[in-house]
Amino acid sequence: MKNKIAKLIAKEIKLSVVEIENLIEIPPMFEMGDFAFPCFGLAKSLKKNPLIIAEDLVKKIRKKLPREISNVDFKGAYINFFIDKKILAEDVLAKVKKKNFGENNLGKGKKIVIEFSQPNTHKAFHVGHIRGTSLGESLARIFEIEGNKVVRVNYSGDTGMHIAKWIWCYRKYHAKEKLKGDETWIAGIYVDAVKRLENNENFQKEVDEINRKIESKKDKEINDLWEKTRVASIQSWDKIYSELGVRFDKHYFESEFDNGGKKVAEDLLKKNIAKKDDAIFMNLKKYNLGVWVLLRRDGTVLYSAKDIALAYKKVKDFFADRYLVVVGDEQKMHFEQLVKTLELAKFPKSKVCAFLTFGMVRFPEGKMSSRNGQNVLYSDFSSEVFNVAKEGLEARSCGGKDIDERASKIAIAAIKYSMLKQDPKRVMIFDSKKALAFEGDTGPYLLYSYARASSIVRKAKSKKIVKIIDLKNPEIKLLKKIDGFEDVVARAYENLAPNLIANYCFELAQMFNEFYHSCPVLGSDEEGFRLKLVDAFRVTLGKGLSLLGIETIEEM
RNA sequence: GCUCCCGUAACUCAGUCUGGAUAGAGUGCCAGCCUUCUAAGCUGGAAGCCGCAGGUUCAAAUCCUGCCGGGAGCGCCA
Repeated sequence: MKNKIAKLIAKEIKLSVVEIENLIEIPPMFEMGDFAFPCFGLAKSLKKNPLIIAEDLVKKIRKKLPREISNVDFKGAYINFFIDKKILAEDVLAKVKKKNFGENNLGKGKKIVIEFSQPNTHKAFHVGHIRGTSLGESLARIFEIEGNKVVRVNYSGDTGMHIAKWIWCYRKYHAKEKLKGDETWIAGIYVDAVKRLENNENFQKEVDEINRKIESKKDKEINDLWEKTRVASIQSWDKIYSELGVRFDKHYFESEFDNGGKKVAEDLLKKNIAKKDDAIFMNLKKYNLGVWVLLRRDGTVLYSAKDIALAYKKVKDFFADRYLVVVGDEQKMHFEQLVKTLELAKFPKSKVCAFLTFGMVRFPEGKMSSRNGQNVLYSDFSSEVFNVAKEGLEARSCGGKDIDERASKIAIAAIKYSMLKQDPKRVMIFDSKKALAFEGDTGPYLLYSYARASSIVRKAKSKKIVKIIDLKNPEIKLLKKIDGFEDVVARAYENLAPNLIANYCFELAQMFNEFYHSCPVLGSDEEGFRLKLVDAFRVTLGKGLSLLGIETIEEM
């Protein structure tokens, strides 16, 4: 539509169709029209008042209107175009019906490896992980709808000091407790370890001893305990990922990269890319990236070197066109150092390795911390949200056999939507009270809107003739919003921004609810058309939500 | 000290990439709407030096510079 308007204008002025298309905007008020072209920019070259230019152009254009455009007018220096709403309605309904609705094929034939979530064993899976996981999964789905072949990859720290602390504390104070694949329990031991270590320096020596034993793998009992607790941690994630609707094609662990990381570091040193004083490091000061240490002075390997090894491994396992890592903001510099090092090492895929950082999740009062247990664990949070959802259903007498299943989907929608609606790079304030509210700009509101639409479609008895008599404003607004779906998907794809889709879904649902209140469907003269419109809304919202990794329900 | 991110209504955020018409939502607050398709809904209202100061421009929340405030990071944690 925009293109047609641009062509129309191009006949009258010197700008190209593409230039005009970029200038065309959507008027702020409904009554002003559907598209607008500002004439300010023409004032200089034409040496005329832009208001006069607008008036003149309208006179010329008015004579040549194509059938899609019902009227053209000017207001100030703006030329406003009114499109034919019946044609718009027909176009939108036809478009939504197509299987490939929403797809722009921007990633056709390309393969992309996306790494996200990255919880550590022996530690909490907290709301920060929920943000990263929701974000990664949503991006993966956006890549998929645009035609990419997507490989989802996870990477977990299963070695290092935090694990030594955990094992130390377990053996010393919790040995009688049975090992459990329970996130809350596992995180609790770690918090206890930190607390006990705070007041006693001798304890740290015991921990160091255990750390050496873990690394050397010579102590059978420690090995055994490490292996078992590691597995327990990993198992605790199965439940989380299945609830969140995420599955990974490959899960890498840090312990796999001890040797590879060492080798990579030594190799870089041999090639004179890395340097050595007491440690082996990359000097990246030239690039304003400081110094990046790869191996400690005692020769043990750091996560920097392991990340390089991981990059090679990913390419070996999955030869792709693009590699993306989704990580917390605090690791930004680390990944800049990684990408620069890969480039200097002539890593073949360095140019297509990128990372996306997301902001921390904080309490209104300040920072969260896994060390002292001042954070919100996934399992605690999700069961709390689940209970609120279930109570809500019961209060509205929406009981029934599958109440738990519906409550669970509502809870997940609430959690994921709240994580995705905000710009990823911004710090997120996590207010537990607000997280449990289901009204307004929330996941449950979206599911509710969807369920309402489904209910209408379900209740429709016989097929009525689709006849567009006269379109009311709420109908037009809804149609235009649906019409904009694929543009939003494209923008979300290009900017790695699921929040754009989340915001779109909310606005879409708002428009549907306005329509719902002012335009009766069943039994009305326009039943045929309105049913189609309701269904088009359902399809669009359903697709949008699925791009966010949110499942819909047919009934609340 | 240096680098990066943020600062928009009481609170949480859109809008900033790509400058345009009267700066928008949600929550909370006030006033209405359930004998009609699900009230987790809808309608209306109050509420803004868009952090501050300059600059560019016909036009700045949006671009540039400086400052202030908050957050994150900056050599052997991940």
